[in-house]
Amino acid sequence: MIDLSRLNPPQRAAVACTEGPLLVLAGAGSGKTRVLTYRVAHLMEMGVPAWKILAITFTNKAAREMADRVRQLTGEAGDEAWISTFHACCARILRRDIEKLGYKRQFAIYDADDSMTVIKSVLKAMNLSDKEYPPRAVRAAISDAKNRMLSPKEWLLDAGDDARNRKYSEVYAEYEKALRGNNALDFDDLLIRTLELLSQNPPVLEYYQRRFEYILVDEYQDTNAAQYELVRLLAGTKHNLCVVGDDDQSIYGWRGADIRNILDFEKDFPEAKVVKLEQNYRSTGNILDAANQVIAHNRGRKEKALWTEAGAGERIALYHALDERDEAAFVAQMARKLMGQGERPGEIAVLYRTNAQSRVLEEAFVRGGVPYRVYGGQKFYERKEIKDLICYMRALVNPDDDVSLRRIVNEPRRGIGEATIEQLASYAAQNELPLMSAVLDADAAGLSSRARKLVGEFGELMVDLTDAMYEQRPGEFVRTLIDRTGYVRALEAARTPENESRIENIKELEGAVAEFERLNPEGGLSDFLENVALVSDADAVDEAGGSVTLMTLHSAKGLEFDCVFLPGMEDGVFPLSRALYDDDQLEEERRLAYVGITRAKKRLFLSHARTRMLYNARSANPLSRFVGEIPARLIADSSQRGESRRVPPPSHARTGAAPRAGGRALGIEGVQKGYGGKFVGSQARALGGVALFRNGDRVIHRAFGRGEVVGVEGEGADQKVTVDFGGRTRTFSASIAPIIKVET
DNA sequence: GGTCTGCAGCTTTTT
DNA sequence: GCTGCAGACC
Repeated sequence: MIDLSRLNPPQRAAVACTEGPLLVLAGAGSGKTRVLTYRVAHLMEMGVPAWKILAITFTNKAAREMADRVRQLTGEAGDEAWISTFHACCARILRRDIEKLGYKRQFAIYDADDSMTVIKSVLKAMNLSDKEYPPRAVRAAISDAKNRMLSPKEWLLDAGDDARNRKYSEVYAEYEKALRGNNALDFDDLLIRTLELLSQNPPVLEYYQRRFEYILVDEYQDTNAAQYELVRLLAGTKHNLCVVGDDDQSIYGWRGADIRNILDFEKDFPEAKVVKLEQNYRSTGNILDAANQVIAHNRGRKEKALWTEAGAGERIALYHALDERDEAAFVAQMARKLMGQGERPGEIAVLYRTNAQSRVLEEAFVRGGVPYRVYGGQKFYERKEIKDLICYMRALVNPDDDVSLRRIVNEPRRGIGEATIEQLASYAAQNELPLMSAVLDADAAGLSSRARKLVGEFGELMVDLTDAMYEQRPGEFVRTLIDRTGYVRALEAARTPENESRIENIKELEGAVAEFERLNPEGGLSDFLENVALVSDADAVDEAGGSVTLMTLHSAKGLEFDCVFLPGMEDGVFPLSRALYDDDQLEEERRLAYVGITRAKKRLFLSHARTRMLYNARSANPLSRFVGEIPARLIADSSQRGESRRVPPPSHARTGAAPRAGGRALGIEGVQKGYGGKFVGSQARALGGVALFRNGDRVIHRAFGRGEVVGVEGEGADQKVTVDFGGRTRTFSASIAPIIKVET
């Protein structure tokens, strides 16, 4: 029996109102996830089978958290509910019925990278220079068109029929053709094709409408036109649709999200009930106050009055750094200090505007010996060696996938060069065959005898691997793949540190497949590939909570932490320079600031750097206007008392490679002391650029794992450490290598 | 025909 | 500070 008394009155109303359309306007930290999970549990308690419930979230992380919390309330019965992202949900629907749209079941899902490859080849085939038609811009335009559900022709009408747009529209059309030829969908297609499937096949639509009697959509303010349409279709006529969102947290306008979807919900569903959640359970008064003041500078919002019963708490700290290194050092040292005060590392987060900001921060964390974890992008699967192996799998699962095949046909090197590939490709094009067919029919493609032999061998390899794929479980198959392609052997031939780390990554991939197999005993290779396409490593939650979180503000949405750092509070960084003169963009940046501030439960640290390396040049940016929008009374600002205490950089750090202490941090109690205090040793030294590691230190390397320092050479930024990883020793540059000291 | 090396350009945020 | 591409070299 779930206990509704643990909810406040509006929360309870939102849970209990199960029939008809419901809009829940949930301010930051107002218990939104709790409402959603209780709602699912409540529905089940009323006798609704879990499989009739569809809950859609924006990120995999949010989906997983929701699924976990539902399970806590309902037990295993809750596992039957579909709780997933829009994209994963669509992939699941398409996997079943995409043949009705003329694709084959084993369609590939292309990531942004693959899309770029396709676009580049389309531009090339059309003889358009990438100077005049930058692939990035073309891709963005196409994606934008798709998110607005516009076909190439419709897009042309909408964008204006000039010569340039006509070309864009042609590229878009060719791109679509190419994807189809490769039996592949891009991310946007997942939504578009699902819409197409449902609207063109009434029985399929009816099936899902009947099945999903109750639909919940999280982060509704971030839905785009296609997602909106999908929700409407699925909700059918019953309208048992509950959407939850906060217009102040709409931060995906650039991806086609349309804030009007939430603002107009009551117009779209006139019978809709509206519940406002305004009590904030997350943040202290000062933090909430700051957030409210900042967001109040936006226009056209739904009025909300977020309040809290919590006390004022500490004031918001503001650190004036000399440069980005100084700022990063401050963040790392402060994080360390907080940990010394008993804060769990998992309750500390550093949230930045752009991924590019993470590098300096990472370096500071490594130097300071503070365990951290960077969440961001799909880094792991984007690594060359991993992507290569994935492309082998994709080419095997989906023989129409020329894009993947081209990538691996000569990887590792087997003497099949560009010219040979082009010959094969033109043979394939003439006969309207996929490239793979040309490979298997190398004798007929008019190749030189040498090329014929090499391509023939490659074809045999692919045939053997196809057999293996059908006979073996994914875990075993990956090992076969690595062995038969000789991928690792090729890397081992040159034992460079780079290759060593690639081999380690490949081991990690093997591990990932094994883990997938364990969690999905029924899953085949294509299921694994789908997982890879839709689930980024950013979704891997750090269950142990043993490290500080570094991520972008965008990925932090929906999360909360005791202590939050917002570095880079500068006009030009946050808000981004391109948003400074555009009101709409500026408002979106402000909402992003609101999201950032409201992630913090107890303590918030803002910082800015007087100068910073930006786009390859050192620039000086003014303090972010968003900081100015926070009332001074809420800020513990250094510049108002005392003077800065400049510590001259140590002579051996004259290259500037080591971070310098000396930014001003007055008003933040104990920051300078923090350089001493409990962590005097390693911290003061880290800042001075003196020895960081000593013999006997236990360390963790991001790729090599646990080890022990067995040799140290040099000092400061130039320090070289030799580490023994259970028998294998490696030497690293201490300032660059991703090594963390485990015990101090 | 294939591979290696040096130089330019680029960076918003994500499924 | 990394990737893609062009040109030189094998």
